Amino acid sequence: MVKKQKDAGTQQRILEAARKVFLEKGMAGARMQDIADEAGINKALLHYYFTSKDMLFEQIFANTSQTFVPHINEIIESDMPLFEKIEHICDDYISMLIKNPYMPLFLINEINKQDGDFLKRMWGKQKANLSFFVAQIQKEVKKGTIKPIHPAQLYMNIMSMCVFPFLGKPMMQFMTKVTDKEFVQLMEERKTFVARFVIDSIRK
Amino acid sequence: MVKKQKDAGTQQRILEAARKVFLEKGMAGARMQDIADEAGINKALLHYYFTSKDMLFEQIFANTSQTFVPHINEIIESDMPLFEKIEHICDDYISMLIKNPYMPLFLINEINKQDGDFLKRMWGKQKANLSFFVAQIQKEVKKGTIKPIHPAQLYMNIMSMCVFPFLGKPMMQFMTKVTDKEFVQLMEERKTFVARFVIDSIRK
DNA sequence: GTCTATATTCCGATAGAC
DNA sequence: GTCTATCGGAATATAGAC
Repeated sequence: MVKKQKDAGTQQRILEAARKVFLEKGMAGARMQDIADEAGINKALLHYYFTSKDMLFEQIFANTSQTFVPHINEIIESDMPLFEKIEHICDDYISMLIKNPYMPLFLINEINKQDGDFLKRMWGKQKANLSFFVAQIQKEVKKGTIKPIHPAQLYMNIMSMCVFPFLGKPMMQFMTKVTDKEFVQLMEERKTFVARFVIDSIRK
Repeated sequence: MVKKQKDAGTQQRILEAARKVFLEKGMAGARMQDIADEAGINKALLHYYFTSKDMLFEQIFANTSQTFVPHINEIIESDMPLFEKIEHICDDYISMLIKNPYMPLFLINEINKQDGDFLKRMWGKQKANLSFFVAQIQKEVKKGTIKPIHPAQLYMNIMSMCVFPFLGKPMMQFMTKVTDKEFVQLMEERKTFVARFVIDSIRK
C-alpha cells in the first residue's frame, strides 16, 4: 500500500495523546514533550505532523467542544414531553461525563481564556440557544402542570447538578470521604436522582 | 520610623497583585512579570520579597482556600433548622461568589492538580466533614418532614447550583444571551431561588 | 529596598543526517 | 518518516550597583 502523505496511524496516535495531555493539563500546562512521550515519538516528529502547539491545541479544542455542544442541543430541541426530556438530559449528560471526567474542567478553562467572540466563531452556526426549551416551559406553566419558573434558572440548575460534581470531585471526596469507586457509583445514581429532584421541585 | 525588615506596604501590594493575577490566570498561566506590573514594581524586587514563584503561589493558594472552607463549615455545623440552614448556605455562598467570581475556577483547577494527600495537609485540621449535616438530615427524614434522600447527593446539589453558574458563565451567556449586568441580576435572584428549589424538592 | 543587567532554565521550533 | 542535535525566545531567578 502506497503512503500518499503523512502516516495516518502516527497522526492518530498523536491526536489521541494530545487529547489526553491537553484535557488533563490544559493549554498552558501541557508540554509538547509530554504529548510526544505519550504518543511514543519525539518532539521533532511531533512538529513534523503538527507545525505548532497552538495549531494542535486548536484542533483538539474544536473537536472536543463540537462533540459536546451539538449533542446536548439535539436533546434540548427535540419534541419530547418536558419531564421525559429532563430525564433524558440528566442521563445522557452524566453518562457522557462518567466516560470523560476531564472534559468539563478542560472546556470551562479554555472557554474562560478566550475572548468574547470566540464562542460565536466556534459554535455560532449551531444555533445553540434555548428558545425552544424556554417556549416549552412557558407552555407547561400556562397549562398549570409546573410552577412558574425562570427557564434560564431551571436550565442552570439541571446543568449545574449534572456537571459540577465532576469539577468538584476532589473537594467532594475530601468532605464525604468516598473512594473513587464509590464516587462513580454516586454518579450512576445521579442519572435518575437529579431528574427526580428537579421534577419533584417544579411539578405542581 | 525604623524598618526592621521588608517593607510591609510593598509586601502587601505584592500579595494583592499576586492574588489577582493567580486567580485570573492560574499557576501555569501567570507570569512573574504580570505580578510585578500589577504591583507597580519590577521582577527583581518581586524575587527579593518572595524567593520563588512556587513559594508565592503556595501562600496565595493556602490563604484563598483557607478563607473559603472554614466559612462554609461554620454554617453547615451550626444548629439552625434544616430549611433555614439551606437558605443561609445559598445566600452566603452566592453573595461571596458575586464578590469573588474567579475563586471557584482557581480553587478547582489547583486542587485538581495537587496529589491526593494535599487537601489533607491543607484542610486536615479543619475537620471539614459533613457528619453533623448528615445526622440532621437523617433526623428530618425520620420525623417525616422531608423525603428520604442521600445526604451527600443533597449537599452536592446545593453546592452545584450555587457554584457552577460562576464556572459556566461564558457558556451560559452564550446560550441564554444575557449581558454581564443581567447575569449578576440572575445570580442575585439565585440566592433565594436555589434555596426554594431545593426545599420544594425535598419537603413532604 | 529598589533598580539594571545578566545568568539560567525551560520549551517550542528548526536543521540536517539517515 | 523518524531521529539527534541545536537554535532562539521567553520566563524564572540572581548579581551587583545605588
